[in-house]
Amino acid sequence: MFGVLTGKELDELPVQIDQFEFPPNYRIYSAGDVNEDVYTIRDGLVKAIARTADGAERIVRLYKPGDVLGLESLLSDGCQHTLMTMATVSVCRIPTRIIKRLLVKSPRLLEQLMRQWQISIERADYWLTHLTTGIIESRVAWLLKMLAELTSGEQPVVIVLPANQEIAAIVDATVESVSRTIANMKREKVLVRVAPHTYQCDLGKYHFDRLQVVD
Amino acid sequence: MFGVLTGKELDELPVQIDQFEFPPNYRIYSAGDVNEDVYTIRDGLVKAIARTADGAERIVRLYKPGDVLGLESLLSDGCQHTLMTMATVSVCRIPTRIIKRLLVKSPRLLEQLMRQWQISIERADYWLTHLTTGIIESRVAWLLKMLAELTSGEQPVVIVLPANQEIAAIVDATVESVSRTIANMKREKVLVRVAPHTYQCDLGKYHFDRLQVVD
DNA sequence: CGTATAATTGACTGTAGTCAAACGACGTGG
DNA sequence: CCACGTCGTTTGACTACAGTCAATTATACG
Repeated sequence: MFGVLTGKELDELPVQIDQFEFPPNYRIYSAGDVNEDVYTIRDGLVKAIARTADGAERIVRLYKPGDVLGLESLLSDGCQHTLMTMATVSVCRIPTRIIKRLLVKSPRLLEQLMRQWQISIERADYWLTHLTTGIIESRVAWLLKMLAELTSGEQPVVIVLPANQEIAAIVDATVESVSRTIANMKREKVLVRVAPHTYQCDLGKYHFDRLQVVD
Repeated sequence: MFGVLTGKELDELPVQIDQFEFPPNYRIYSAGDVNEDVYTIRDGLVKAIARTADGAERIVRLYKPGDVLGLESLLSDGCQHTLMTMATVSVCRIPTRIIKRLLVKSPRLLEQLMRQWQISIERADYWLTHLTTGIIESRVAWLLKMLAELTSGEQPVVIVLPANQEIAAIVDATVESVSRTIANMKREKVLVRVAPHTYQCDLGKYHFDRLQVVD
């Protein structure tokens, strides 16, 4: 994200940024917390958790390398949802006040930041139209596709499969339904285990590029 | 939104802004269009439409008075979804280039804009956790609650009921299921017709404030 | 007042939720 | 190294909510 800054703007950055790792299943912050930092993800996945009216947990967004966490702290409101790592996550931390200061000086950083917000929105729409619509098998397939896209095009595609409970919280289903779906995919060799939690994934049988009706 | 500008900043605004109305069911712009303007809604509702993989239409967001439309044009990307009015909608139009120019001068406008983006994200999460989860009756009830909140607290609450097809596109259900639900609510006097498309709405029997389990 | 469009209702089907039990993987401590 | 316990996964039987298809009735608008 800070690639867009000029040399002079970068001068004051290095001392302020530190880089470190969160352990797996670490709660970065909880809904309601006031957060003082912004993070950019270098490696790993982070899930954003919200609660439904009946108290169930629902995963509403996934952040991946390159994404920015905690932008809402620029508005000094409380955080909207809980952020939790899904594996070991390597991040850069930048204090909010640094961003605020740089923001008025660098229009390019501003654009970059607006773009991040925009990405969040687009991803929310994607989530809504692909991961909460249709039969469960198709929702799970879309999720697998999302996970597969993180592997930057290597063949064969190998993904780290989240726990059934997490998948269920993403596609809005019960653990049992997810289990049946995933078990089926294993039988059909869509998923082939290569290591604990790690599967080779061949989504060939799913046709994501189905014809889109246009007006 | 422009209430935050100082007098000097406002000076160049008036000649650039014009105010007018869109007719009901008017397509403000379509997915893929490049849009040159930003709109603030003064009155009426605007729906954002996306398409699912099987070509069905899905309403992914509602914009209400005070909201800003077309912020993605600040990034000069194509628009993500189709925007369509739900009734007569009164708007202010501001050319994107004016916003861009003002943005570097007014930190308060910047904050206002970031807040708008943040609001969109929060609303996406709300949509996900309330309008796509649980049985259809509860989703519809949440939608009615949303619509009721637009009426700024007058009692009794009177809302303009969207067509079943629109409700279906919001809560991810079929027209028939929505019809059954709405028909039931009419029988139970949750909805009482007072004019065409207009109903008095008493959501007393629904308990939105159900206990939220906290960690 | 008549017609097009939307809403309602019925009968049937199918997907996924619920409840319950068995199985498996993994880590701990003996 | 093995036994045990915990947790996650799988599977079965049953139920219920919502989808599908089709016919009928109501509503809005010219």
